[in-house]
Amino acid sequence: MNENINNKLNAKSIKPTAMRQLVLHVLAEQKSAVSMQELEQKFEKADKVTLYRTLKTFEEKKLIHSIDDGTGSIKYALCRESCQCRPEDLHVHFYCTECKQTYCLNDIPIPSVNLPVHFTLENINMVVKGICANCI
Amino acid sequence: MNENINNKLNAKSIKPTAMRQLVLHVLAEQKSAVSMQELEQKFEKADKVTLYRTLKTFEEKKLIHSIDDGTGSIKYALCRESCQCRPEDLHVHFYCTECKQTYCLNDIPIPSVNLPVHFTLENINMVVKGICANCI
DNA sequence: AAGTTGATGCAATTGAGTTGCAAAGTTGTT
DNA sequence: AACAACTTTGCAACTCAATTGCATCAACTT
Ligand SMILES: [Mn+2]
Ligand SMILES: [Mn+2]
Ligand SMILES: [Zn+2]
Ligand SMILES: [Zn+2]
Repeated sequence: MNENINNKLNAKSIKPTAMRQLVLHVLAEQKSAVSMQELEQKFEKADKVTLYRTLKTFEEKKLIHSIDDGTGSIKYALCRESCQCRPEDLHVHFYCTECKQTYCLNDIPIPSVNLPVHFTLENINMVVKGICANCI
Repeated sequence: MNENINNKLNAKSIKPTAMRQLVLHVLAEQKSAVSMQELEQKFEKADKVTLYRTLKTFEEKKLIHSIDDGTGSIKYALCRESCQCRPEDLHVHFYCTECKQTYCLNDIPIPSVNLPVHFTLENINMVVKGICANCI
């Protein structure tokens, strides 16, 4: 388990400090994306700034991706192994208005859009809101 | 011009106060979506809370829609006549990373997504980031 | 005119995110 | 081991958009 965590950190050339191991460990066991605040509460004692910078580092190194689901707080979730965070790696996200959870729909790629002429694409954010399967 | 503004307000059963007429007038002449702050600066003297509440009212009455483009400030744009803000009325939005403008791509409907079983759809937000035609 | 309702203006608060800076930890060199 | 150079962490303070409270003002109603 710890070896696995360290491997993941090393693979993305992130120095495996105690804090980073802990954060990655917690992130890995989430079923849905989490906010900084939620993450903070999962630790006995955690400074939110350290958490903030840890997440920034993880995101820069493409270990996690952030999701702006429109709720006012950014959510974070682990990237898949193969993910390079390129437009073709992007997937749809789902925000359940019942349980307030944000899910990565990893298997649903963002459909392509025909932009007007001379518009070039860098990135797409697609968040579907509704009721998830658990809340029906 | 003023009759037109009042007609639009009446059509959505919004009492046409001076403030609301002004705000709608300014909104109508925008080529791209605007934030509350940008709107505030377009008036000599405008209280941002009144503006805030005006926009809330307009949005509730479906005269305008808000766009969370991921920049940290919500943008607002007029709805089209026919718009009921139902999922089928939704369109793609485009944020230009060069000119920092957010555009309604009114003619580009949001492509449909095949959600996993038992997920029900209420709403979709799709924001494409890139470079707009003016900034190429 | 008095009463009721809704709209507006100003001050203050919220809350997520961010920055500054010093202390603590790490790594490499003499 | 001692030192310097660099990175990471923790605490306090700050930013900035959004929001709330409350008093005042305007527009109808009886
Ligand atoms: Mn995701
Ligand atoms: Mn729009
Ligand atoms: Zn749910
Ligand atoms: Zn542009």
